[in-house]
Amino acid sequence: MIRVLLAEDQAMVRGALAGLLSLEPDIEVVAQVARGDEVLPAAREQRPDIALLDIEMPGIDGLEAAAQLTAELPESKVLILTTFGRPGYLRRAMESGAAGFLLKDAPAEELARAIRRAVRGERVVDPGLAAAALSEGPSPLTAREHDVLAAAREHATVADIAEALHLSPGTVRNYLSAAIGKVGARNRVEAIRAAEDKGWL
Amino acid sequence: MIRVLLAEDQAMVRGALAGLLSLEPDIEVVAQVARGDEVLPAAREQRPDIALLDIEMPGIDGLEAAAQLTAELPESKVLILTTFGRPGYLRRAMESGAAGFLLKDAPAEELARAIRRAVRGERVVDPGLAAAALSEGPSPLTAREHDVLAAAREHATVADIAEALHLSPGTVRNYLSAAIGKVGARNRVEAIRAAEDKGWL
DNA sequence: CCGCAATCGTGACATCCGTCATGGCGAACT
DNA sequence: AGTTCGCCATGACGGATGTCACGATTGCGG
Repeated sequence: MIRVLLAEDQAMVRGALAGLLSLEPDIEVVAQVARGDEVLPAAREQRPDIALLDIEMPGIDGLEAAAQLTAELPESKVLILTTFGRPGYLRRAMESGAAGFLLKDAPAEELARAIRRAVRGERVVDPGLAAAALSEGPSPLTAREHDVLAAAREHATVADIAEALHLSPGTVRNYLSAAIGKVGARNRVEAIRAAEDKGWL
Repeated sequence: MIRVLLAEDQAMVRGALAGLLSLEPDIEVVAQVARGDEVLPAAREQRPDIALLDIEMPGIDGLEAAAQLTAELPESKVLILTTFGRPGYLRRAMESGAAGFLLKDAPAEELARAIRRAVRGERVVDPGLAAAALSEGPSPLTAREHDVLAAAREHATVADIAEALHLSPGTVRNYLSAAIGKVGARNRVEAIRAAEDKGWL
């Protein structure tokens, strides 16, 4: 019997996935959580064979949760299940020690199959995505450039970003300029898009 | 037996929802589609009692599909199922003749209940969302202001927007300025965010 | 110890963006 | 016929943004 921990913030799809899995004779959902920071505590208690993690979640995201899990409970496999097939997500997932990476676009029957393969120790990754992920190196952004670009997502104006990060407006503009140059954009907005796409954010 | 049409672009959650619904003794999923523009053809063929529509779909979105459906097959109810509880979505859904509006954040058991109530002719709406939707009027944007703001989502610079819409850059800036003023933003980005939030986009 | 890169800042410059005034055009309404 | 409104455009202004040069400080590896 394969014991599964399910982490997904939307209750409806979490419930639906749980229902789907419980139809499989060899699979049992032993824990369901809605937030990234609930993954580790639940895993400590239940010791699942595999954790099925969404990426977009409140608290911490699924990739961080995956890193925590593989660090503390290496015997539990991790399967990332996400909406977005961004190459950067895949790269970060693999760096976090995930055993597999599955898109919500994949057919539903794929899920149980992927779980069984991951538990058996195989790696489950879409070949096309893997190629795309390898074709982009790691992020060229420094830590601070990353922070500033990330803050630019939330705050509309330079002054706002500067205040949020306790920096001078001039410094913010410098970092932004550097980031824009590095990702090859003409613009703050373009830079954010591009960086998100490549998983650098 | 309640006959359901299911429209949702992500195969995994579509399959999971179908599985969930097929567990109910009085519910039967008679059609599944992945695109908004497949809704009407499938409905013509199957004449479902109710259509369960996601909003974010390729082709046309779920709200437009709902409008088409209620216009041509008024005996089929429509239940919108979506990730985002934006008041504007709800308002547009109601204007499209939808019988209900359900969030993917709601618990899974809620789904079957909502379907049964909608088929019975009741309206199914979260009270808090309804209040929020009523508190905002319809969009204050003119058709052209709307277009320009929408184009600003995709294109990073004014010149790009102008070219995409075959307008003069100056005109684009005028419309943008008007839109920014009307939604009460300080910024193009803020304006886009705000307009999306209120469902004006 | 030295070089190098990251962090944070200033000042200057060119460009982009948001705002406003203004005008012509057509459609709709009074 | 006159008014109002949306659409499209131009020109001008100030402020925001992106770029560049430059410097001070810190920490790290050779």
